[in-house]
Amino acid sequence: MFEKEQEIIAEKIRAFCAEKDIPLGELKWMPIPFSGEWGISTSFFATAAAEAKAGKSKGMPVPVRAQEIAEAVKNGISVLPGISRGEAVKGYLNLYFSTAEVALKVVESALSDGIRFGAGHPKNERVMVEYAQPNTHHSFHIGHYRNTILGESLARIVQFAGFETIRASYPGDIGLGVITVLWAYEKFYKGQEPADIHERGQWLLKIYAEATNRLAEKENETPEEKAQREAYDAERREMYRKWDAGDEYVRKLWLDTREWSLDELRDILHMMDVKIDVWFFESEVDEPSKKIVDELIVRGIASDERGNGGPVIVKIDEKLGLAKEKYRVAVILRSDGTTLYLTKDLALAEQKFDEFHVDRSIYVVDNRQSLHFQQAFKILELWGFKQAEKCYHLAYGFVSLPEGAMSARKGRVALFKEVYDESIARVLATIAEKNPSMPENERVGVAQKIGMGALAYSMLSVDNNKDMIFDVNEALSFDGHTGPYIQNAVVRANSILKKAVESGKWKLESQEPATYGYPLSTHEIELIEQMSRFPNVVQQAANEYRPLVVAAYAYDLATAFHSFYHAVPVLQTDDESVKSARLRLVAAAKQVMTNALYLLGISAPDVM
RNA sequence: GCCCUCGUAGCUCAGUGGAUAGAGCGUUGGCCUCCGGAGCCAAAAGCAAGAGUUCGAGUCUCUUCGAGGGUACCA
Repeated sequence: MFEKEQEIIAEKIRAFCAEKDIPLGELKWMPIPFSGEWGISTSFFATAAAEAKAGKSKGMPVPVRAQEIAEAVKNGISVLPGISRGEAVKGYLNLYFSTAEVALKVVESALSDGIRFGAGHPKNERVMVEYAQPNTHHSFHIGHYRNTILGESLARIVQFAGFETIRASYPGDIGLGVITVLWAYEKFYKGQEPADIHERGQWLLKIYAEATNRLAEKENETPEEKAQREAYDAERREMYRKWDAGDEYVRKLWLDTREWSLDELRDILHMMDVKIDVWFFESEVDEPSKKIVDELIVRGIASDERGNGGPVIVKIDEKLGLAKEKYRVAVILRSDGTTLYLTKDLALAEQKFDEFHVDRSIYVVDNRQSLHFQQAFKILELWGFKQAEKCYHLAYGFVSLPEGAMSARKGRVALFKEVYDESIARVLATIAEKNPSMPENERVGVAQKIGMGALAYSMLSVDNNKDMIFDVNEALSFDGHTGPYIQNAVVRANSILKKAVESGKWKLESQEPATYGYPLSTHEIELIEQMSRFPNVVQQAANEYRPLVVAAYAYDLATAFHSFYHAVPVLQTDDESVKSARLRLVAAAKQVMTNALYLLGISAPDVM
């Protein structure tokens, strides 16, 4: 928030150093730690080291010389805008803000910018974020949830930072897994589907698990069992062939059952407040991707080995002249001429850039597919697709359970809907215990916000590249480093403001900006300091594609608020001008916390 | 074999090359007839090992050890 001031000060320092013939290095600004006060700091170690290298140090140790420079600069620059005093400590130049001025600026801009406080300037760049890619004919589990909340949070952050943002979903609606469900449904369960959207989605998953067991080779199987299994498999492959040939019956069966999965997916996205702009389906890039393969063969980039019963491959390492294996050999068309996941991603990339004119394309996909994307992007590059360098795979660690990896076949899956229902139940129990006066008709709405807040925060407060073990009891904890902790800070702020309004003497909109000339407590300074960080936090998170940065910040901000709340009286203050200033601070803090939570896909209720 | 992640407190995780490595859970102790105790204040406890680069390394490079994932027709 203080870029202008920093730049003016930096300019003064540069002028001073130029005059004194000091080879000033880059000026990096940091907050001052341990001060209890408030300001910015920069060090002169790099400058002192540069002098030493140039032989100008006269044998003086770098830290000592850095301190000498810091003192010289401190004495050499006179009055600075918004700075009350300066000091030179251990090679650092610390500049302390005039608290009244900065407090006013931070609080008033948070109040006047409102839900836009912290937003970045337009970047004139269009970014597509692809996430929410569950396979159809399968139910949405907690791993899909991590993907979706990560992608949604990233999309919100990038958009808020100033990029035009397109949200894309890419469900896997075809492949052997899908056909397996289709086959089993048709053969054993036709017409038996439950009516409820979620029950029906989960029912498809049960069919899938059962079918894969039927088709799996067992130990010590009898000749009859073996024959049965092979007959089943032949039926399944025949169904895949018919799908590929456009058989009307199979296609209709496929579309009907696919719709059941999409019904469930859309409902979950609605629960998460996710609005997808563009839907891509694997089945729709199937044909276009075959054309790309043809072109790659013609251009000599791919080798067609179908003549010898082999597939179409790209020897990526060989094409790049790499001695060590890195990108390896990629199969881009099966020997029977059908496409693979990789094939379809080539066509999808082309579509994203050519049809939607995006400048950058981010793929939120788990890290087990890192090689897949390295191969896809390299093949695009070999093909001459310039935007290949604008494709970025945002890998995240996969989610497993305390009992081990999730497995539909073993029936070991944490379904999103079940976790969601459990979260509602737990919040309702907590409300009954802690806030029994809450009217019954408000409880479910509040429980949804708190339950989802806990779940979202538990996912986003772990860095995306880390694998994660999903423990329901930890994810649905409401104490400590959690979403509800932050939501509770908003609720407390809201409670103060509501009481102020109810007193009839105060109204946010009709108040003049307050003055902060009274001695601010360290809690107020810390809170305002945290609020002022928000715009930079947004930019950092967007640049690094890391919602975690916002998640960590939101917690720090809430902690500052809770401490303030506990230690500093607001409504109990006798001095009317101090009370007014603190009420505006509370309103501003509530706004910043709300904005930060929004970027995490979390909304805060007024009461909880 | 090769490639990619990762290793920080008993557990789960933060930590722009910069000053005294921070949280939560758990453990222990405190919180006044005071705006909501889903809270606040405090205590104990830690960078896998070794070299290197640097004025300065949890952070960058290399080696070793350990964990997970990937590695030609699944997605």
